[in-house]
Amino acid sequence: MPPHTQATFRALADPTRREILHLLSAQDMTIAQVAEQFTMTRAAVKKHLTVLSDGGLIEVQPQGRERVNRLRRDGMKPVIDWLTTFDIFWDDRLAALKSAIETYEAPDD
Amino acid sequence: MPPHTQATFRALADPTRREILHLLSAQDMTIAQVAEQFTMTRAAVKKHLTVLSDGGLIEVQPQGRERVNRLRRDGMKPVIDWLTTFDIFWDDRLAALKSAIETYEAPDD
DNA sequence: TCAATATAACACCAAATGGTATCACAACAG
DNA sequence: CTGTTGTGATACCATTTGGTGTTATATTGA
Repeated sequence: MPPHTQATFRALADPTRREILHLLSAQDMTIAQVAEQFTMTRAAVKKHLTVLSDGGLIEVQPQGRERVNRLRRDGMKPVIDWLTTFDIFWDDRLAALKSAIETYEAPDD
Repeated sequence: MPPHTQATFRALADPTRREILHLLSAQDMTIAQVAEQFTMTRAAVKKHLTVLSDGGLIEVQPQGRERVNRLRRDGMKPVIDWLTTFDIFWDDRLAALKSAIETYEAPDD
């Protein structure tokens, strides 16, 4: 359904990127702050952030000379959507989950 | 939590492999049957199936001289598990979903 | 044995990953 | 205003990984 399902799956395929998402789930961070948590360079981290952004999983907010990276709450919806297409083995409890997520949507961003 | 979370995410990152999973959700298939649906060679398909197997998403059942590939119902559980670690933005409706899925488990394989 | 199928072993090309510069720009001190 | 500094962006390069094909080698049923 979403146009960037592939980009989302691709973004999640890398363990570093999944870890970055966890970091961002705790708080918004600049590139430098994210890079501090890894042994990689800022440039390398920046590339991961770009992939995450392409996958709709984060958004970037310019703030002075910094750019704050923020987790997009509904960025993983494409994944959930895809998972729920397996209605054969995902029984109706999962269907309930899907509708719960769809009810969710973005709060008041 | 599952040891092969990375393998599962990696397996899902490729669109061909996701399509294969959809095919297998309709019915069990041999490599040849899967390969019919694509323009790739059997060998190429086989490699995708190996990746899917590594990710715990399918299982292979020898049947005579053929090997039937079958979707593993709970193979995507690592993904769900990972998604539900984001309890900050996945509110308690998702938590309910998680417990529902955990209640699920394999029926009577 | 023969035919069909599955698997293994290579090779090739594209893409992903990460490093090192380097550049642009905003913030700030003087 | 001017120069310095920190931050992010970008370009280039090397290495690795992934996807696919081709070919060769089992394995199995008849």
